[in-house]
Amino acid sequence: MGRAPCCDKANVKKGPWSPEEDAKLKEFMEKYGTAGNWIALPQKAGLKRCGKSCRLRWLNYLRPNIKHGEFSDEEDRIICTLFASIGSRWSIIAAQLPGRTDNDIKNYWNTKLKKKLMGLVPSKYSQQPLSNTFQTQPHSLSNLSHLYRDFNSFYLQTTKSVEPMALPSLYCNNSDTFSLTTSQYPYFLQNQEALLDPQCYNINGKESSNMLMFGGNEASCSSSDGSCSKDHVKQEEIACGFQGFYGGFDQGNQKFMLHDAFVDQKPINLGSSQCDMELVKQLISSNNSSSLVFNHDEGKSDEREMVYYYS
DNA sequence: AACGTTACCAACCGCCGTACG
DNA sequence: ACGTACGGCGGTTGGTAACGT
Repeated sequence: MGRAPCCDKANVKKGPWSPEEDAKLKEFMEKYGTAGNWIALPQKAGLKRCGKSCRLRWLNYLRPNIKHGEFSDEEDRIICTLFASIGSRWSIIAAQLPGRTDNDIKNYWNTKLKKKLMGLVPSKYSQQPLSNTFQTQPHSLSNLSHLYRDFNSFYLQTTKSVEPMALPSLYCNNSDTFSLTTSQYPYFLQNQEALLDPQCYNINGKESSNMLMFGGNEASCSSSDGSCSKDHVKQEEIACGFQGFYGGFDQGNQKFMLHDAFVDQKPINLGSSQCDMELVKQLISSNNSSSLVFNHDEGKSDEREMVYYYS
């Protein structure tokens, strides 16, 4: 036998609340509160509504200090941070935002914020132009191995994940500074301040995979329909363009390990050779007039993706 | 102007945890 | 220990306003 319904469905009104109903509920709540329980409240208040409906109307709309309207950047930041760490626990998220209801936040996330953030996903996954990717503030190259390692620790700590954060790509701004671009947009979006101040996110220094991908957006050539103007590289091989090299930081020091790279679609054996940071910088800056195209193959893990070079 | 599509959001539904008899 | 009722929560739906063709 199933549970008895909380109210007589045939005799309760559904749909939008009228101003008169709102006034009745508000007046009753201000005088008596829930008067014991929500189920009995509608009858006492003279409302032809389900108790649950009354509760929802009160909590989401009528109770004092409810905030409606645009969410601030600060509220966006809090929602993203919490969503990234605890997921869709809307009531917990709402508890951190005075005046906002879980329903409000849920709606806002589903209709606006999620889309806003999706626009920041790197083109490798979204097929959007790289100009839409999220990038950190510029950093000196020598800071970045520490930055990624520490930030990955932060990621593992807050998500309780056993997997390292997805590989960010490194973007060469000029000869001196670099930015990270990543699909872990909520984290990077929420923690721009932390990224600027390594003291903020160096939680426990837990070591983990610290691969980084070198690449810049200047050679980006993919359009939303996947077309590409670089006719000497097979179009279907190009998911997005990068200018740079693929490799990873050696654990704990300033060396950079170069991995697979291709020249004119032929492999050049850079595999796991150790490079000084200065050499990497020179390699990137010396290729400003050329292009390196990053080949994203759905069937491969990030670790096996290739870099194409052509002039 | 008419129609179709998309975006938004209030409200509903059903499940789950817990209090209580 | 068990059954029942209630409150709370997150997912989903449906109405409608806004926008595009």
